[in-house]
Amino acid sequence: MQKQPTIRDVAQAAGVSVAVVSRVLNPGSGPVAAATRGRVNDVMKNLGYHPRTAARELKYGPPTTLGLLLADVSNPFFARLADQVVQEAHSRGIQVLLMTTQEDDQLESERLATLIERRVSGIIATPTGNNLAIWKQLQDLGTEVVFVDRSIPSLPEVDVVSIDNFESARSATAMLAAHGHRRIGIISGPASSTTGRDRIAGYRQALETAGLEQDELLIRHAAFRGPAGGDAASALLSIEEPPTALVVANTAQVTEVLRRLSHAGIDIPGTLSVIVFEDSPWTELVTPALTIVRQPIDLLARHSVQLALSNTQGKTSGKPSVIRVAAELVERSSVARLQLAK
Amino acid sequence: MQKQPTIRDVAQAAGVSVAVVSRVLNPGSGPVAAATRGRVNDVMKNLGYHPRTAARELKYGPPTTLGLLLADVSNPFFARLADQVVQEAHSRGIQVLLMTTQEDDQLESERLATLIERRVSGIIATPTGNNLAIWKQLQDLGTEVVFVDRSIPSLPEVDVVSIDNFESARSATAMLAAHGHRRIGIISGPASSTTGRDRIAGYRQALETAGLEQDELLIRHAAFRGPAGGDAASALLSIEEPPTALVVANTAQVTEVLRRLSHAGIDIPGTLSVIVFEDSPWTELVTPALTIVRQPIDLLARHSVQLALSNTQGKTSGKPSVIRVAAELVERSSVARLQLAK
DNA sequence: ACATAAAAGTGTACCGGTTCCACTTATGTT
DNA sequence: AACATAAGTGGAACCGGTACACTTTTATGT
Repeated sequence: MQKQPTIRDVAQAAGVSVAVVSRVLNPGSGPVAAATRGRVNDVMKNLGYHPRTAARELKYGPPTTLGLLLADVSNPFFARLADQVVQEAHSRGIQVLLMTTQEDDQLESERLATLIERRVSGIIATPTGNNLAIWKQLQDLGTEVVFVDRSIPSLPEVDVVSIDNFESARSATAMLAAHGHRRIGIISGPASSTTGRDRIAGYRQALETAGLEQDELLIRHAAFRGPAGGDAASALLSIEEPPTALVVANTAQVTEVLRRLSHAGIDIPGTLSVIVFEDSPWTELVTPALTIVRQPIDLLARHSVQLALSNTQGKTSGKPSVIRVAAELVERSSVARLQLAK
Repeated sequence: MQKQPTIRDVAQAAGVSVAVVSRVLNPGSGPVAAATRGRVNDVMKNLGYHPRTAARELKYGPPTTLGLLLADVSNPFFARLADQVVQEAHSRGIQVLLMTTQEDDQLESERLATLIERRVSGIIATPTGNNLAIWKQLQDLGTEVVFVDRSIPSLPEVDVVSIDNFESARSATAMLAAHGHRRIGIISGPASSTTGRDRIAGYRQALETAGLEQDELLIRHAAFRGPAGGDAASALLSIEEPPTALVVANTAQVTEVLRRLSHAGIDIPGTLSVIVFEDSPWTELVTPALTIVRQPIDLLARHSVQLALSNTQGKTSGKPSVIRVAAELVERSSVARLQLAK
């Protein structure tokens, strides 16, 4: 373990001043003779010198780090989002600090505290919905905050990137109705989440347009974590007049719900048609192949990173950006066409 | 966007010197009167002061950041590894910088360069297999390097955490043999990877013990990315005497292989028995439920983080640690018991 | 040959914390 | 009452880069 060489070591070894070395390090910051530049570069290589980011950041906290705050990364949706965000950030020379909250307010606030101390230039997050004061503070501090997939209504001045939840749920439900289903159930995220609420709203709209009765028993909210999804599925199946079709609109709970249905021996789509909000390769592998609402994760990532970095460019425009990307309905085999008993 | 208060602002507002504020910030670094401490804390809260990590790190680069360098995070195996690593690190107050290489040497070297500049205290990585010089340099610099899931034989002095690939492949193959299969195929990682080679070796060992003929046609290597897995599956099925059982030992390619089998209309386990190295919830949802080799990802994560942080404790012991954790065989329904035509 | 401008290079303050050392005041001992 | 000791606090150097203001060297024009 060697002692790390500093810029002064390099300067001395190359017989120049530290200012010159700094210029070599930051092309364009001042003139350096070609010969000198070569000599300095050689010395740096020989000494194994690497400028220290911490020292650099001290002068002007440069936008070289981005915080990515997700519920958890074992969820394939978030995993793929993380992957895309990291790639997108790297392509711009930005590093990503990954943190997870487990949907826990307390953990979220701790993570945010460390992000503040690190003076990250931007944060891309799926907020739990609390910690309002901290989010506000972050914005006051000049940190660019972008909520992805969800938002917090009481924080209207934060940028948001998500799919069009209302429209996605509406079209999924409308498709089921068009296939002759009259009792359509939905399992969505918690009522406290905008995602959950918007999807329910889209669902209602579709029912209304189709002239179908709305039954509150068919609407279930499930927490993002834990066994809630499975319980909701069981509950839906045990009501007096069970649904013939189900929209699983809580991405985090998709596998949980399907496992419960499978264990209950429900025939899909014979007994129950299913459409899920999820886009992983495996949805095509199960039998029957699942009809899905595909989230364009790459677009979510691209827009999020762009917004999170936008303050650098000087987006002084005040107005928060709200970007909604369209989700795509991919029909496969888990939805049955019913005979209309009219 | 306020101007960020510094420690000097706090000191002035509280009517004390910066040294005192620093002591309040770092309990145990020196005596502070209770009254003063309270006053300083109040001022910090009022001013919204947060100490800046970059400045702190400048003095002694403290082990507060860890680099996690993976191929990609969209792969569920890596995603869950990332999730566990992040949780494990957070529980120790460490942050994780996530980077991906896409299995690309060039990208890997760039990522490593930035990790060097950041002076991270440790790196947990799935190495591509190249960039030997950089890995060496990192170790010389005192960075704790831990390879997870794979290793590089020509870098024997690096810590490694992985499952016991040899034993896992051996027991999986042995199980198939015990079920009466005589033509057993295997799709493993590239021959250049230790993972791939070890699994093949375990497979061979099992065949030998079972007294089965080894046919090179039944052994396929597939790159971690791209369509290689699917092609390998197709190739296996089109040989003269195709296998009746298949070990899919390339975690990254599992879905690719299964998709190809499914599209080819192969009956599992009727025509082909399948056992896969994978442990995601969905393996239970497909029909038939897959028999799997489960990787204890939480253990991999825990050990990796521990090793990556061990240099702090002063593990001057020289010898690199090699930790192999056992994988678990979970029998479900994708393996058929054959009549022995003896 | 000389004025003059451009290029190359240097010295040093600064970023925001941490920490060593010196100093003052309170407490305890005999 | 005299003095040793400890608690509380302040001053300033330092970490490793960056950049401004300034000096020295080299190139250009007539």
